[in-house]
Amino acid sequence: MEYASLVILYTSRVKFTVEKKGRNSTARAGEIETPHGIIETPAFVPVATQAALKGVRSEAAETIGVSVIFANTFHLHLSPGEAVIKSAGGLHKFMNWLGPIMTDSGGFQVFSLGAAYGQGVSKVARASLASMGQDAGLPLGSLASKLQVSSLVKINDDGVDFQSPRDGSSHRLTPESSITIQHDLGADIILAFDECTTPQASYSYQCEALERTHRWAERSLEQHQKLLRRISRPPLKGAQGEALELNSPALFGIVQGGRAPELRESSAKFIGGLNFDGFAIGGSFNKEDIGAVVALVNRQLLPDRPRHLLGIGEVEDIFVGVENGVDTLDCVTPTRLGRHGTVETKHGRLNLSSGKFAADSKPIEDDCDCEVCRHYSRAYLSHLFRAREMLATTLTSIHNLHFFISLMGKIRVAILDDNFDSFRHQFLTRYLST
RNA sequence: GCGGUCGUGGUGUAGCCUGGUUAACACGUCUCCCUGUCACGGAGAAGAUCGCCGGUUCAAAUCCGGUCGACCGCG
Repeated sequence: MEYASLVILYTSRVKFTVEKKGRNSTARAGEIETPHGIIETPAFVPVATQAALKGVRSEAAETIGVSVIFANTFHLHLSPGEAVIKSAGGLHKFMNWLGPIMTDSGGFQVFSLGAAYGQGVSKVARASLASMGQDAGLPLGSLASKLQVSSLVKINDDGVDFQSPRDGSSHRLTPESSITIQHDLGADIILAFDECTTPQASYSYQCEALERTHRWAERSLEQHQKLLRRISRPPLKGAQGEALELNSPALFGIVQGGRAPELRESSAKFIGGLNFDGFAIGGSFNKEDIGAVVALVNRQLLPDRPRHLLGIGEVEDIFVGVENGVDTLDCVTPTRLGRHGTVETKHGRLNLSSGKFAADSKPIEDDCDCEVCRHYSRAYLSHLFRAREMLATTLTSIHNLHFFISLMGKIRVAILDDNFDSFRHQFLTRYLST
Protein backbone atom coordinates (compact mmCIF):
# COMPACT_ATOMS: atom_id res chain seq x y z
CA MET A 1 0.00 0.00 0.00
CA GLU A 2 2.56 2.45 1.18
CA TYR A 3 4.88 1.05 -1.43
CA ALA A 4 2.45 1.64 -4.27
CA SER A 5 1.94 5.27 -3.41
CA LEU A 6 5.65 5.72 -3.11
CA VAL A 7 6.23 4.40 -6.55
CA ILE A 8 3.97 7.06 -7.92
CA LEU A 9 5.75 9.80 -6.02
CA TYR A 10 9.06 8.30 -6.94
CA THR A 11 8.44 8.10 -10.65
CA SER A 12 7.33 11.69 -10.55
CA ARG A 13 10.91 12.60 -9.61
CA VAL A 14 11.54 12.91 -13.28
CA LYS A 15 8.59 13.74 -15.40
CA PHE A 16 9.39 13.09 -19.00
CA THR A 17 7.43 14.58 -21.85
CA VAL A 18 8.07 13.97 -25.52
CA GLU A 19 7.18 17.08 -27.45
CA LYS A 20 8.04 15.97 -30.91
CA LYS A 21 9.15 12.85 -32.69
CA GLY A 22 11.26 12.93 -35.81
CA ARG A 23 9.49 12.30 -39.07
CA ASN A 24 12.14 10.20 -40.75
CA SER A 25 14.04 9.06 -37.70
CA THR A 26 13.51 8.04 -34.11
CA ALA A 27 14.94 11.34 -32.93
CA ARG A 28 12.78 13.09 -30.40
CA ALA A 29 12.62 16.38 -28.52
CA GLY A 30 11.18 16.69 -25.06
CA GLU A 31 11.61 17.73 -21.47
CA ILE A 32 12.78 15.99 -18.36
CA GLU A 33 11.50 17.69 -15.25
CA THR A 34 13.66 17.17 -12.17
CA PRO A 35 13.54 18.60 -8.66
CA HIS A 36 16.24 21.07 -9.70
CA GLY A 37 14.82 22.18 -12.99
CA ILE A 38 13.93 21.18 -16.49
CA ILE A 39 16.25 19.52 -18.96
CA GLU A 40 15.24 20.27 -22.50
CA THR A 41 16.09 17.26 -24.63
CA PRO A 42 18.00 16.18 -26.48
CA ALA A 43 20.61 17.51 -24.06
CA PHE A 44 24.34 17.33 -23.80
CA VAL A 45 25.46 16.57 -20.26
CA PRO A 46 28.95 17.85 -19.40
CA VAL A 47 30.98 15.74 -17.02
CA ALA A 48 31.98 16.99 -13.58
CA THR A 49 33.55 13.84 -12.21
CA GLN A 50 34.90 15.38 -9.05
CA ALA A 51 32.06 17.88 -8.61
CA ALA A 52 33.80 20.27 -10.97
CA LEU A 53 33.56 20.86 -14.69
CA LYS A 54 37.32 20.85 -14.93
CA GLY A 55 38.46 24.43 -15.20
CA VAL A 56 34.98 25.95 -15.36
CA ARG A 57 32.99 27.50 -12.52
CA SER A 58 29.40 26.44 -12.02
CA GLU A 59 28.25 30.01 -12.64
CA ALA A 60 30.07 30.06 -15.98
CA ALA A 61 28.43 26.78 -16.94
CA GLU A 62 25.05 28.29 -16.18
CA THR A 63 25.82 31.29 -18.37
CA ILE A 64 26.84 28.98 -21.20
CA GLY A 65 23.45 27.32 -20.97
CA VAL A 66 24.43 23.99 -19.45
CA SER A 67 21.26 22.45 -18.08
CA VAL A 68 22.49 19.32 -16.33
CA ILE A 69 25.85 17.93 -15.27
CA PHE A 70 27.25 14.48 -14.57
CA ALA A 71 29.23 13.73 -11.40
CA ASN A 72 30.87 10.52 -10.29
CA THR A 73 30.12 8.29 -7.34
CA PHE A 74 33.47 6.51 -7.15
CA HIS A 75 35.62 9.62 -7.28
CA LEU A 76 33.46 11.60 -4.87
CA HIS A 77 33.35 8.64 -2.50
CA LEU A 78 37.15 8.67 -2.42
CA SER A 79 37.31 12.39 -1.97
CA PRO A 80 35.86 14.20 -0.19
CA GLY A 81 33.49 11.36 0.72
CA GLU A 82 29.71 11.40 0.62
CA ALA A 83 29.49 12.32 4.32
CA VAL A 84 31.14 15.67 3.66
CA ILE A 85 28.92 16.37 0.68
CA LYS A 86 25.77 15.28 2.48
CA SER A 87 26.53 17.48 5.44
CA ALA A 88 27.26 20.36 3.10
CA GLY A 89 23.67 20.06 1.91
CA GLY A 90 24.29 17.80 -1.06
CA LEU A 91 26.16 18.15 -4.32
CA HIS A 92 24.11 21.09 -5.53
CA LYS A 93 25.03 23.31 -2.63
CA PHE A 94 28.50 21.88 -2.30
CA MET A 95 29.50 22.90 -5.81
CA ASN A 96 27.04 25.77 -6.21
CA TRP A 97 25.35 24.11 -9.16
CA LEU A 98 21.63 24.57 -8.66
CA GLY A 99 20.48 22.79 -11.79
CA PRO A 100 19.88 19.08 -12.29
CA ILE A 101 22.69 16.64 -11.54
CA MET A 102 23.17 13.07 -12.65
CA THR A 103 25.66 10.77 -10.97
CA ASP A 104 27.42 7.85 -12.51
CA SER A 105 27.46 4.76 -10.35
CA GLY A 106 31.15 3.90 -10.49
CA GLY A 107 30.52 1.21 -13.08
CA PHE A 108 32.69 2.99 -15.60
CA GLN A 109 35.63 2.87 -13.20
CA VAL A 110 35.41 -0.93 -13.34
CA PHE A 111 36.58 -0.39 -16.90
CA SER A 112 38.73 2.73 -16.67
CA LEU A 113 40.66 1.55 -13.61
CA GLY A 114 40.44 -2.08 -14.65
CA ALA A 115 40.90 -3.44 -18.14
CA ALA A 116 41.63 0.01 -19.56
CA TYR A 117 43.97 1.12 -16.83
CA GLY A 118 47.21 2.35 -18.29
CA GLN A 119 46.40 0.68 -21.60
CA GLY A 120 45.13 3.69 -23.49
CA VAL A 121 42.04 1.72 -24.47
CA SER A 122 38.85 3.59 -25.25
CA LYS A 123 35.35 2.24 -24.75
CA VAL A 124 34.83 3.05 -28.40
CA ALA A 125 36.90 0.79 -30.62
CA ARG A 126 37.68 1.71 -34.19
CA ALA A 127 37.66 -1.23 -36.51
CA SER A 128 39.92 0.60 -38.95
CA LEU A 129 42.61 1.01 -36.30
CA ALA A 130 42.15 -2.37 -34.70
CA SER A 131 42.74 -4.09 -38.00
CA MET A 132 45.98 -2.20 -38.33
CA GLY A 133 47.04 -3.31 -34.89
CA GLN A 134 47.09 0.22 -33.57
CA ASP A 135 44.67 -0.36 -30.74
CA ALA A 136 47.25 -2.14 -28.66
CA GLY A 137 50.40 -0.82 -27.13
CA LEU A 138 49.14 2.71 -26.88
CA PRO A 139 50.34 5.05 -24.17
CA LEU A 140 51.02 3.71 -20.74
CA GLY A 141 49.34 5.83 -18.12
CA SER A 142 51.92 7.53 -15.99
CA LEU A 143 50.43 6.29 -12.76
CA ALA A 144 50.07 2.76 -14.07
CA SER A 145 53.69 2.56 -15.00
CA LYS A 146 54.69 4.18 -11.72
CA LEU A 147 52.74 1.68 -9.66
CA GLN A 148 53.70 -1.22 -11.92
CA VAL A 149 50.14 -2.50 -12.00
CA SER A 150 47.83 -3.26 -14.85
CA SER A 151 44.54 -3.04 -12.99
CA LEU A 152 43.19 -1.42 -9.86
CA VAL A 153 40.02 -3.50 -9.69
CA LYS A 154 38.94 -6.95 -8.68
CA ILE A 155 35.46 -7.99 -9.72
CA ASN A 156 33.31 -10.67 -8.21
CA ASP A 157 29.59 -11.29 -8.28
CA ASP A 158 28.96 -9.33 -5.13
CA GLY A 159 30.80 -6.17 -6.12
CA VAL A 160 34.10 -4.61 -7.01
CA ASP A 161 37.24 -3.96 -4.99
CA PHE A 162 38.99 -0.84 -6.18
CA GLN A 163 42.36 0.52 -5.36
CA SER A 164 42.41 4.25 -5.17
CA PRO A 165 44.40 5.70 -8.05
CA ARG A 166 45.49 8.45 -5.67
CA ASP A 167 47.00 6.56 -2.80
CA GLY A 168 46.46 2.86 -3.43
CA SER A 169 43.97 2.47 -0.58
CA SER A 170 41.23 -0.14 -0.93
CA HIS A 171 37.58 0.66 -1.54
CA ARG A 172 34.67 -1.62 -2.21
CA LEU A 173 31.65 -0.76 -4.27
CA THR A 174 28.54 -2.91 -4.51
CA PRO A 175 25.17 -2.11 -6.05
CA GLU A 176 23.92 -1.36 -2.54
CA SER A 177 26.78 0.93 -1.56
CA SER A 178 26.83 2.74 -4.88
CA ILE A 179 23.13 3.52 -4.65
CA THR A 180 23.43 4.57 -1.03
CA ILE A 181 26.32 6.88 -1.83
CA GLN A 182 24.39 8.37 -4.73
CA HIS A 183 21.44 9.06 -2.44
CA ASP A 184 23.80 10.75 -0.02
CA LEU A 185 25.31 12.85 -2.78
CA GLY A 186 21.82 14.08 -3.55
CA ALA A 187 21.75 13.93 -7.35
CA ASP A 188 18.51 14.19 -9.28
CA ILE A 189 19.16 11.20 -11.48
CA ILE A 190 21.31 8.30 -10.36
CA LEU A 191 22.51 5.21 -12.17
CA ALA A 192 22.45 1.52 -11.38
CA PHE A 193 25.81 -0.03 -10.56
CA ASP A 194 27.06 -1.89 -13.60
CA GLU A 195 30.16 -3.36 -15.11
CA CYS A 196 31.44 -1.51 -18.13
CA THR A 197 33.48 -3.96 -20.17
CA THR A 198 36.28 -3.29 -22.61
CA PRO A 199 35.70 -3.63 -26.36
CA GLN A 200 38.45 -6.25 -26.27
CA ALA A 201 36.46 -8.53 -23.96
CA SER A 202 35.68 -11.97 -25.32
CA TYR A 203 32.11 -12.96 -26.05
CA SER A 204 32.06 -15.39 -23.16
CA TYR A 205 33.32 -12.78 -20.74
CA GLN A 206 30.79 -10.32 -22.09
CA CYS A 207 28.02 -12.85 -21.31
CA GLU A 208 29.31 -13.36 -17.81
CA ALA A 209 29.61 -9.61 -17.17
CA LEU A 210 26.17 -8.99 -18.59
CA GLU A 211 24.59 -11.52 -16.23
CA ARG A 212 26.34 -9.82 -13.35
CA THR A 213 25.22 -6.37 -14.47
CA HIS A 214 21.63 -7.60 -14.66
CA ARG A 215 21.73 -8.97 -11.14
CA TRP A 216 23.34 -5.72 -10.01
CA ALA A 217 20.54 -3.79 -11.72
CA GLU A 218 17.95 -5.65 -9.66
CA ARG A 219 19.94 -5.10 -6.50
CA SER A 220 20.39 -1.42 -7.33
CA LEU A 221 16.65 -1.06 -7.76
CA GLU A 222 15.91 -2.87 -4.52
CA GLN A 223 18.36 -0.73 -2.59
CA HIS A 224 16.96 2.39 -4.16
CA GLN A 225 13.41 1.51 -3.21
CA LYS A 226 14.51 0.62 0.28
CA LEU A 227 16.12 4.02 0.69
CA LEU A 228 13.10 5.78 -0.73
CA ARG A 229 10.82 4.04 1.74
CA ARG A 230 13.10 5.14 4.54
CA ILE A 231 13.11 8.74 3.36
CA SER A 232 9.40 8.91 2.79
CA ARG A 233 7.94 7.25 5.82
CA PRO A 234 7.66 10.17 8.25
CA PRO A 235 6.77 12.93 5.78
CA LEU A 236 3.97 10.83 4.29
CA LYS A 237 1.81 12.01 7.17
CA GLY A 238 2.24 15.62 6.24
CA ALA A 239 4.04 17.50 3.53
CA GLN A 240 5.27 14.60 1.48
CA GLY A 241 6.30 16.63 -1.54
CA GLU A 242 8.57 18.79 0.57
CA ALA A 243 10.34 15.86 2.11
CA LEU A 244 10.90 14.13 -1.20
CA GLU A 245 12.31 17.31 -2.59
CA LEU A 246 15.19 16.96 -0.19
CA ASN A 247 16.50 13.69 -1.34
CA SER A 248 14.84 11.25 -3.63
CA PRO A 249 16.51 10.77 -6.92
CA ALA A 250 15.27 8.99 -10.00
CA LEU A 251 17.10 5.79 -10.88
CA PHE A 252 18.11 4.80 -14.40
CA GLY A 253 19.01 1.24 -15.33
CA ILE A 254 21.97 0.58 -17.61
CA VAL A 255 21.86 -1.58 -20.71
CA GLN A 256 25.10 -3.41 -21.44
CA GLY A 257 26.13 -6.10 -23.89
CA GLY A 258 29.20 -4.61 -25.50
CA ARG A 259 29.60 -5.10 -29.22
CA ALA A 260 27.36 -8.14 -29.49
CA PRO A 261 23.94 -7.19 -30.90
CA GLU A 262 22.17 -10.21 -29.43
CA LEU A 263 23.51 -9.40 -25.96
CA ARG A 264 22.48 -5.78 -26.38
CA GLU A 265 19.01 -6.84 -27.31
CA SER A 266 18.60 -9.24 -24.42
CA SER A 267 20.02 -6.67 -22.04
CA ALA A 268 17.60 -4.04 -23.29
CA LYS A 269 14.72 -6.44 -22.79
CA PHE A 270 15.84 -7.34 -19.30
CA ILE A 271 16.72 -3.85 -18.06
CA GLY A 272 13.77 -2.37 -19.90
CA GLY A 273 11.51 -4.77 -18.04
CA LEU A 274 12.55 -3.48 -14.64
CA ASN A 275 10.87 -0.54 -12.95
CA PHE A 276 13.48 2.10 -13.66
CA ASP A 277 12.61 5.77 -14.17
CA GLY A 278 14.71 5.88 -17.27
CA PHE A 279 17.46 4.03 -19.01
CA ALA A 280 21.06 4.49 -19.93
CA ILE A 281 23.02 2.73 -22.62
CA GLY A 282 26.53 1.99 -21.49
CA GLY A 283 29.48 -0.16 -22.27
CA SER A 284 31.75 -0.45 -25.19
CA PHE A 285 31.10 -0.05 -28.90
CA ASN A 286 32.64 -0.32 -32.26
CA LYS A 287 32.60 3.24 -33.51
CA GLU A 288 30.88 2.14 -36.69
CA ASP A 289 28.10 0.32 -34.83
CA ILE A 290 26.99 2.92 -32.31
CA GLY A 291 23.91 3.88 -34.30
CA ALA A 292 22.79 0.34 -34.97
CA VAL A 293 23.29 -0.72 -31.36
CA VAL A 294 21.49 2.30 -29.96
CA ALA A 295 18.59 1.76 -32.37
CA LEU A 296 18.39 -1.90 -31.45
CA VAL A 297 18.37 -1.14 -27.74
CA ASN A 298 15.90 1.71 -27.95
CA ARG A 299 13.39 -0.45 -29.80
CA GLN A 300 13.18 -2.50 -26.61
CA LEU A 301 12.89 0.38 -24.16
CA LEU A 302 9.63 2.00 -23.11
CA PRO A 303 9.22 5.15 -25.19
CA ASP A 304 7.77 7.15 -22.32
CA ARG A 305 10.97 7.12 -20.30
CA PRO A 306 14.14 9.09 -20.91
CA ARG A 307 17.12 7.39 -22.50
CA HIS A 308 20.67 8.40 -21.78
CA LEU A 309 23.68 7.43 -23.85
CA LEU A 310 26.68 7.10 -21.57
CA GLY A 311 29.99 8.62 -22.46
CA ILE A 312 29.33 9.33 -26.09
CA GLY A 313 30.09 12.76 -27.29
CA GLU A 314 32.09 13.23 -30.44
CA VAL A 315 30.13 15.44 -32.77
CA GLU A 316 29.19 12.80 -35.31
CA ASP A 317 28.28 10.33 -32.55
CA ILE A 318 25.95 12.84 -30.95
CA PHE A 319 24.00 13.02 -34.17
CA VAL A 320 23.99 9.24 -34.39
CA GLY A 321 22.73 8.91 -30.82
CA VAL A 322 19.98 11.48 -31.18
CA GLU A 323 18.91 10.12 -34.54
CA ASN A 324 18.39 6.76 -32.91
CA GLY A 325 16.27 7.96 -30.06
CA VAL A 326 18.60 9.09 -27.29
CA ASP A 327 17.46 11.99 -25.11
CA THR A 328 20.63 12.84 -23.21
CA LEU A 329 24.33 12.12 -23.63
CA ASP A 330 27.24 12.86 -21.37
CA CYS A 331 30.83 13.19 -22.45
CA VAL A 332 34.18 14.53 -21.30
CA THR A 333 34.98 15.67 -24.82
CA PRO A 334 34.54 19.42 -24.40
CA THR A 335 36.57 19.72 -21.24
CA ARG A 336 39.21 17.13 -21.97
CA LEU A 337 39.83 18.32 -25.50
CA GLY A 338 39.84 21.90 -24.29
CA ARG A 339 42.30 21.12 -21.55
CA HIS A 340 44.60 19.58 -24.13
CA GLY A 341 44.42 22.60 -26.36
CA THR A 342 41.86 21.45 -28.90
CA VAL A 343 38.77 23.47 -29.69
CA GLU A 344 35.72 22.45 -31.64
CA THR A 345 34.49 24.60 -34.48
CA LYS A 346 31.82 24.09 -37.09
CA HIS A 347 34.66 23.43 -39.51
CA GLY A 348 36.26 20.78 -37.32
CA ARG A 349 38.84 20.81 -34.57
CA LEU A 350 41.78 23.16 -34.09
CA ASN A 351 44.70 22.66 -31.75
CA LEU A 352 45.45 26.07 -30.36
CA SER A 353 48.58 25.02 -28.56
CA SER A 354 50.27 25.02 -31.93
CA GLY A 355 52.52 27.96 -32.64
CA LYS A 356 50.82 28.44 -35.97
CA PHE A 357 48.14 30.41 -34.15
CA ALA A 358 50.71 32.62 -32.43
CA ALA A 359 49.75 35.69 -34.42
CA ASP A 360 46.21 34.76 -35.39
CA SER A 361 44.06 37.64 -34.23
CA LYS A 362 40.77 35.97 -35.14
CA PRO A 363 38.51 34.46 -32.49
CA ILE A 364 38.21 30.67 -32.42
CA GLU A 365 35.10 31.06 -34.56
CA ASP A 366 34.03 34.26 -36.24
CA ASP A 367 30.33 33.98 -35.55
CA CYS A 368 30.45 32.22 -32.20
CA ASP A 369 28.73 34.19 -29.49
CA CYS A 370 30.46 32.51 -26.57
CA GLU A 371 32.20 34.65 -24.02
CA VAL A 372 35.62 33.49 -25.19
CA CYS A 373 35.10 34.19 -28.87
CA ARG A 374 33.65 37.59 -28.07
CA HIS A 375 36.72 38.72 -26.14
CA TYR A 376 39.80 36.68 -26.95
CA SER A 377 41.87 35.82 -30.02
CA ARG A 378 43.40 32.55 -31.12
CA ALA A 379 46.77 34.24 -30.64
CA TYR A 380 46.03 34.93 -26.99
CA LEU A 381 44.75 31.41 -26.36
CA SER A 382 47.74 29.93 -28.16
CA HIS A 383 50.02 32.04 -26.03
CA LEU A 384 48.27 30.94 -22.84
CA PHE A 385 48.71 27.29 -23.77
CA ARG A 386 52.34 27.63 -24.64
CA ALA A 387 52.93 29.67 -21.49
CA ARG A 388 51.14 26.97 -19.49
CA GLU A 389 48.71 29.40 -17.98
CA MET A 390 45.74 27.85 -16.20
CA LEU A 391 43.42 30.28 -17.90
CA ALA A 392 44.09 28.56 -21.20
CA THR A 393 42.22 25.42 -20.23
CA THR A 394 39.38 27.39 -18.71
CA LEU A 395 38.79 29.44 -21.83
CA THR A 396 38.96 26.58 -24.30
CA SER A 397 36.72 24.47 -22.07
CA ILE A 398 34.18 27.27 -21.98
CA HIS A 399 34.21 27.55 -25.74
CA ASN A 400 33.90 23.80 -26.20
CA LEU A 401 31.07 23.54 -23.68
CA HIS A 402 29.29 26.33 -25.49
CA PHE A 403 29.90 24.55 -28.78
CA PHE A 404 28.25 21.32 -27.62
CA ILE A 405 25.42 23.00 -25.72
CA SER A 406 24.63 25.23 -28.62
CA LEU A 407 24.87 22.34 -31.08
CA MET A 408 22.36 20.42 -28.97
CA GLY A 409 20.09 23.44 -28.91
CA LYS A 410 20.19 23.58 -32.69
CA ILE A 411 19.51 19.86 -32.94
CA ARG A 412 16.52 20.28 -30.66
CA VAL A 413 15.15 23.10 -32.75
CA ALA A 414 15.74 21.06 -35.88
CA ILE A 415 13.73 18.17 -34.46
CA LEU A 416 10.94 20.50 -33.40
CA ASP A 417 10.98 22.05 -36.88
CA ASP A 418 11.00 18.65 -38.52
CA ASN A 419 14.28 19.14 -40.31
CA PHE A 420 16.71 17.09 -38.26
CA ASP A 421 17.97 15.20 -41.31
CA SER A 422 18.86 18.23 -43.33
CA PHE A 423 20.40 19.98 -40.35
CA ARG A 424 22.55 16.97 -39.61
CA HIS A 425 23.62 16.69 -43.21
CA GLN A 426 24.46 20.35 -43.47
CA PHE A 427 26.31 20.45 -40.17
CA LEU A 428 28.35 17.29 -40.62
CA THR A 429 29.28 18.09 -44.21
CA ARG A 430 30.93 21.27 -43.04
CA TYR A 431 32.33 19.80 -39.83
CA LEU A 432 33.96 16.82 -41.48
CA SER A 433 35.15 18.62 -44.59
CA THR A 434 38.56 19.58 -43.19
C1' G B 1 100.09 41.12 -22.13
C1' C B 2 100.05 36.49 -19.06
C1' G B 3 97.27 32.41 -16.87
C1' G B 4 92.77 29.65 -16.68
C1' U B 5 87.73 27.91 -18.01
C1' C B 6 84.45 27.12 -21.88
C1' G B 7 82.57 26.80 -27.25
C1' U B 8 78.00 20.15 -29.13
C1' G B 9 70.34 20.62 -32.86
C1' G B 10 66.27 26.88 -31.48
C1' U B 11 67.77 27.07 -25.87
C1' G B 12 70.32 24.65 -21.70
C1' U B 13 73.32 20.55 -21.04
C1' A B 14 75.62 15.14 -21.24
C1' G B 15 79.45 12.56 -23.71
C1' C B 16 85.77 14.21 -23.78
C1' C B 17 89.95 12.05 -18.75
C1' U B 18 89.92 5.83 -20.45
C1' G B 19 89.39 7.80 -29.20
C1' G B 20 85.40 3.03 -32.31
C1' U B 21 78.51 0.91 -35.23
C1' U B 22 72.66 5.57 -36.60
C1' A B 23 76.22 11.97 -30.92
C1' A B 24 72.36 11.33 -25.57
C1' C B 25 68.87 14.24 -22.38
C1' A B 26 65.52 18.26 -21.03
C1' C B 27 62.82 22.29 -22.80
C1' G B 28 61.12 24.42 -27.34
C1' U B 29 59.04 23.46 -32.47
C1' C B 30 55.84 20.42 -35.67
C1' U B 31 52.13 16.37 -36.51
C1' C B 32 48.66 13.14 -34.59
C1' C B 33 45.55 11.21 -30.48
C1' C B 34 41.76 11.94 -26.54
C1' U B 35 34.09 9.17 -26.33
C1' G B 36 29.78 7.13 -18.30
C1' U B 37 37.99 11.81 -16.82
C1' C B 38 43.55 8.13 -12.54
C1' A B 39 45.98 11.93 -15.68
C1' C B 40 46.45 20.60 -17.63
C1' G B 41 47.85 14.14 -20.58
C1' G B 42 49.61 10.48 -24.41
C1' A B 43 52.19 8.90 -29.16
C1' G B 44 55.37 10.23 -32.99
C1' A B 45 58.54 13.48 -36.12
C1' A B 46 61.92 17.10 -37.62
C1' G B 47 66.28 19.44 -36.03
C1' A B 48 73.61 19.46 -34.51
C1' U B 49 78.99 16.82 -40.25
C1' C B 50 80.19 18.57 -31.94
C1' G B 51 83.48 27.13 -33.19
C1' C B 52 87.23 27.11 -37.27
C1' C B 53 92.05 25.17 -39.51
C1' G B 54 95.59 21.56 -39.31
C1' G B 55 98.06 17.19 -37.04
C1' U B 56 98.31 12.08 -34.77
C1' U B 57 95.55 7.47 -35.84
C1' C B 58 92.76 2.15 -39.45
C1' A B 59 89.29 5.52 -36.79
C1' A B 60 88.65 12.18 -33.61
C1' A B 61 83.00 15.58 -30.42
C1' U B 62 86.90 12.89 -27.67
C1' C B 63 94.20 13.26 -28.09
C1' C B 64 97.88 17.31 -29.90
C1' G B 65 98.98 22.26 -32.13
C1' G B 66 97.19 26.73 -34.00
C1' U B 67 93.30 30.20 -34.49
C1' C B 68 88.65 32.90 -33.47
C1' G B 69 85.01 33.98 -29.77
C1' A B 70 82.90 34.26 -24.62
C1' C B 71 83.85 34.49 -19.55
C1' C B 72 87.08 34.59 -15.06
C1' G B 73 91.67 35.86 -12.58
C1' C B 74 96.43 38.54 -12.52
C1' G B 75 98.85 42.69 -14.54
